[in-house]
Amino acid sequence: MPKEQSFAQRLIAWQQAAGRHDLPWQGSRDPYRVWLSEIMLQQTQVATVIPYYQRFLSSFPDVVALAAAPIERVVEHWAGLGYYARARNLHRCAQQIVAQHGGAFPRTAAELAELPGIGRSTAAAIAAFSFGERAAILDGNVKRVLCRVFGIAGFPGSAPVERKLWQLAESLLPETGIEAYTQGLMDLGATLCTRGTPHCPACPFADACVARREGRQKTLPEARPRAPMPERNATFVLITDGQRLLLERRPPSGLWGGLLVPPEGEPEQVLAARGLCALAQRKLPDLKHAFTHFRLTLQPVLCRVQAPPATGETGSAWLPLSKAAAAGVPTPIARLIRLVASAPD
DNA sequence: AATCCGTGGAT
DNA sequence: TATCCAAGGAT
Repeated sequence: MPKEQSFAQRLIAWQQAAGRHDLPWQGSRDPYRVWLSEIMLQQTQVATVIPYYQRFLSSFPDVVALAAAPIERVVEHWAGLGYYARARNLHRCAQQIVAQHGGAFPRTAAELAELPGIGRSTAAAIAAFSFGERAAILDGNVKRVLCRVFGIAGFPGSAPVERKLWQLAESLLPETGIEAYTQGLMDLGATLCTRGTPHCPACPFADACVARREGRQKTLPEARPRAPMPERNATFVLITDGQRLLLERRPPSGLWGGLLVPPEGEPEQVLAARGLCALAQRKLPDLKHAFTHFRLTLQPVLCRVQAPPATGETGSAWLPLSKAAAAGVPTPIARLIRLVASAPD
């Protein structure tokens, strides 16, 4: 880096002139809002988060309200956003803050990082934006920017490269202006130093960037080593009495943890295990869904049964077909439910 | 330390 | 259509 101006000073100047200043969670140092936005933004793009953030905030305006809410209601607000462990950790975190910290967020990154769902990078972001602490973040944007500007080789997700990147990130921190600096790293990665075709002419590091000088923007950062994507199949039994659909809550950990889903398995066994008898049954079209590590083909079977006697079972619910898709179900299940609701029998 | 965990946008 | 991966953390 040429030394007329440090990395941090250039970045801060660029952020103030060309960065983002009007996102819904900006303009407030309220740690609750900062925290909520940071958790939602983990592995999730800004445009996807915005409507979730606004709905969530209006239902749970502060950490006390969130802590007091039932987990089922929290999961409902999260449904569709993915990585549902974030919702469970968010709720646990709120309860810990109320029970162990008197309802006030810890004010240091080190303390924040001990809370559920808050790792090193998220803790640093919350501490920087809410309390002005001089702490380094290292998210996907920062990794991409640093790998390009400084010409860091190797897959940034590997342990040795990640160690190097953390060290570099710490060494670049400014003495003052941590808020604009941290926001600048995120903004640069999200708006200029993008994955496919970075807008190098507008970049404050255009003259110094190793990747640009060597024409390596396409190969830095290095890609994750390939792993073949496994394929899985699963039969889901959509059991209806004509008006309502049977949904059951998944165990708290694992795929779709804590969400409502139709029973999975062979229709005969599924019905028998629940003391139900099919009046009619037909296969619905397969539905394909891609996860991070595998592809799933959902093979739905629609079963018509007689209206069952009401039971007060928790973890199991008969919901009106018209409302089930919005009741806290994962996205492909919501698609199935909408299909059935629009074309019954 | 490698693996698991969702979804949608971009290319 | 296929692939990558985004304001990562927990195990």
